[in-house]
Amino acid sequence: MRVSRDTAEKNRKRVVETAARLFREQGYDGIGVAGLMQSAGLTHGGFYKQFKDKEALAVEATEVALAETRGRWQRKIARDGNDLGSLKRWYLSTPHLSGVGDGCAFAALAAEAPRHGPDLRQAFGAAVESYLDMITEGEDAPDRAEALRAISTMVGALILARAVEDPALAEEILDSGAGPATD
Amino acid sequence: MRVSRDTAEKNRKRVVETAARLFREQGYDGIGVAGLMQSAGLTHGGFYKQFKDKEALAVEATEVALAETRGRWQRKIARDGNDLGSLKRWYLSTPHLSGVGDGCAFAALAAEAPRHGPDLRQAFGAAVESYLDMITEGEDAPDRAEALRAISTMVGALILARAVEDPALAEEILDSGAGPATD
DNA sequence: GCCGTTAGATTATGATTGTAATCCTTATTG
DNA sequence: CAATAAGGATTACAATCATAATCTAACGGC
Repeated sequence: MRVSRDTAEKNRKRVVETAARLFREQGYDGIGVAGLMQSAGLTHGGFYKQFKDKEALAVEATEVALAETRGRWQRKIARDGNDLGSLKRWYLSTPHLSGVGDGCAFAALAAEAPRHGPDLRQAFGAAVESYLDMITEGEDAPDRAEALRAISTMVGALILARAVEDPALAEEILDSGAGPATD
Repeated sequence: MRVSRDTAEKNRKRVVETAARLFREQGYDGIGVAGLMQSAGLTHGGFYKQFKDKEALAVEATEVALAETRGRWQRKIARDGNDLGSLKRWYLSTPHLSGVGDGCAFAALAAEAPRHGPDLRQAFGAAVESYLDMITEGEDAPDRAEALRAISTMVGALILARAVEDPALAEEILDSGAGPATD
């Protein structure tokens, strides 16, 4: 049945946010349109009224996930300044190991990006630039290369720590990534 | 029809090696049993004579991919010694950007590991330990934490560089990861 | 040279996939 | 208030999924 304009918009937004979580948890290929819609409390029928296809939802959901993650970084930096060591220790904490669904979008999704269209990859590119701007602004901020390297280390360490079975090894990977205070 | 014992074994090995490539290129969920077998020049019927299920093949194929990658590292280190800076510059080179199919197995597959069983994750854990042993052995070798951080940076940078659309940004990510000589 | 074993082909299964047409109902617009 | 537009449900489609039973032909041991 039909639904008021802003209920419809709310539904749409709920689908995107659900997808932002479920794609991170299960991968772009790990959940289908039907499952996505059901998790958002809808049937899959109306999907193509709202999105061109699954890939279009993937792009939107990824943008939302990346923005969500960025917001957390922003608040962390506003609190403690843009010291890379502090940022890494915060990012590479044990709670971030689980909670893939609302964790870093880069760590959860970037590895699948090469298999997708330009729009999705553009979203990742824009996010990288945006994170960089956030980290490198202000006085005595790290330069771009330092900041980029820190992001790479964080994302890589989190991915590896999540990939291994032994919790002690996972912890060791996280700790090593937080690494010596400088750089 | 039936086939000689060592032809059968060769076929099996070919399936695993094909899977090692195709899983890296398309993800564990991106290619099915039928497609895998067809790419190996067989029909999908015999699959379950050789493997318990798709997950079992995923484990074997991942081990092969990780061993392949390890072999390349081994040869690189035998050639140039275990200097982390040199290793990073070698790993974070432009040709590695494409060629996901025979590139680093960590970068291609580790992000999907959390969604899989303990056997697969154990394979990743064992590989991490094995790579670490390789890097940290010998005199004036880096310690475990340094080596781990270098691996994280390499894997993270390659994943991010592959995820973005703009080639200049991708190149910048690679360069930043190779980073200042030390660490 | 026969025969049990088995690798791989053929075919089948039921579930799930992405996409879409149809229909019902209701909100919005004139 | 009536006509139109549209959100969402229902149903359908062909394709693909993982898994498996059945068949057949050739290999390995006797």
